[in-house]
Amino acid sequence: MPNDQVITVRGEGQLAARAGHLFTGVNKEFLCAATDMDTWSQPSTRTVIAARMQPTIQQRDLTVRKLYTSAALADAGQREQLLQLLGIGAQVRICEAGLPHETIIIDRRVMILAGPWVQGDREFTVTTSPGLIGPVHALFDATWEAAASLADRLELPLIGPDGRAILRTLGAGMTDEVAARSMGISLRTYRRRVAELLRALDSDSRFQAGLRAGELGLSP
Amino acid sequence: MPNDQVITVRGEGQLAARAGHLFTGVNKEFLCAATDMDTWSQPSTRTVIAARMQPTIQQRDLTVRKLYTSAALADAGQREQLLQLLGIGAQVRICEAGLPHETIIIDRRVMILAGPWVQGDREFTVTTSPGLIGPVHALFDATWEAAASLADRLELPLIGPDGRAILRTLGAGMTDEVAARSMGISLRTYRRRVAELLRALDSDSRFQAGLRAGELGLSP
DNA sequence: CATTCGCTGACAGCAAACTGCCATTGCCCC
DNA sequence: GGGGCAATGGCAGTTTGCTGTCAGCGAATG
Repeated sequence: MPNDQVITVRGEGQLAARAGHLFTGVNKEFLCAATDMDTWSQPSTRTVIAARMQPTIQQRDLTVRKLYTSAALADAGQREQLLQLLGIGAQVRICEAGLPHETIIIDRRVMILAGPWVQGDREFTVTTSPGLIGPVHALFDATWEAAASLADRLELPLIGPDGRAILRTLGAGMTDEVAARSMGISLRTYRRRVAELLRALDSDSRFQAGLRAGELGLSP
Repeated sequence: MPNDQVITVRGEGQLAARAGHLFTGVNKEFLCAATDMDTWSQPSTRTVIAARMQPTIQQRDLTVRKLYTSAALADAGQREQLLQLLGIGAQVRICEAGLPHETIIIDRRVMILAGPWVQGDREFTVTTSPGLIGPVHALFDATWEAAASLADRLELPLIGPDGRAILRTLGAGMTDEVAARSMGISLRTYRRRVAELLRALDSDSRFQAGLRAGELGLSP
């Protein structure tokens, strides 16, 4: 029962020095999970990695899957970066739960786990042990499957706080008349709002709209 | 940069011998992710572990979270075991994606990762490295959040294959008349089916039913 | 064979939802 | 002030959805 290959390095400098070559070796699959895209203290690190990877991702059948939380959508700059990622062929998904620590898996053979920030630096744990990587990869897959694709998430801000109120009344099963009165608007206007909502959700019927709203997690 | 504490053992016997004491030390939190409950080749292992843990879970404020795939619901015997788990205070959730390898995290201090089966035995990777456990714990959390609670999953088998067909037509936004014709049944019968579906989904309106169906993932 | 039961379908009536049209209101800009 | 402009509400008419009732059909049961 040998100690598997697990090394711990402190700071991005050491990571680049001791594991930088692993990024260039990416061959088939590159997985990454993090809260948002603002994870490298030195901007150069990002650009260097991106520059190294870009030729690879386009030539071969490389799969790049990036998983972020909705925090990545809050900032306009990061949205821009996300779209760039999509542009170069990466898959991006957004999950609701938190992903506090950065996790990177390359070709199922190398895994890099980032620890919490300590004095402006992070500790990185790098391993090539299949026994460690397999289960983590499985967990990543499960989270990935449950997460919404970025494209879906970018579509739905069409529904303003006004539409949300309509959604609530509809979700509560109210009659149009009751709902309109509870919102203090006329029946006609309420139905206009509903019609707008249906259009926004690209639906032909109320059931369909409800289904889509439920799928997109617009209920709470 | 020290080698963190990572050991690899082969077979449940060795695991029990070298890491068995860690199970009794569980204090605040016990996480477990696996495809189904049939993960121990020796039935005794399960009962031993359960016996060791049961007193703990009830006395202190111990959190036990078990994450399985829907495979665990297919077998009647496993459903029974799941209900027992609920009975002793464990939280159980079901996720749609696959969770091929068993993953156990205890108190955020010990992590046990199971590898694939090889000749009736598995290789277990046991570690106490925070750098490894933290990120995996985060991934577990994310998967957990996205998964449906077992209680929800046990409720909804009310909808038979017949109801699914109705769901599809409704989800497609068809008019009742079109849907009825496409299914080769009369308008009256179709509406009867819809009414049954609404009752099954405990809904007052079609929108509400759609919303619930969407939330429960009944769309595909 | 007769009866009962469950499911289906047709008809009818009603409630709810959808839409077009127009008058009104409030607001911004010229 | 006057002229758009957008949002709202009222009205009317149509469509769609909902349900009760009853007759027909077939299978199971006696």
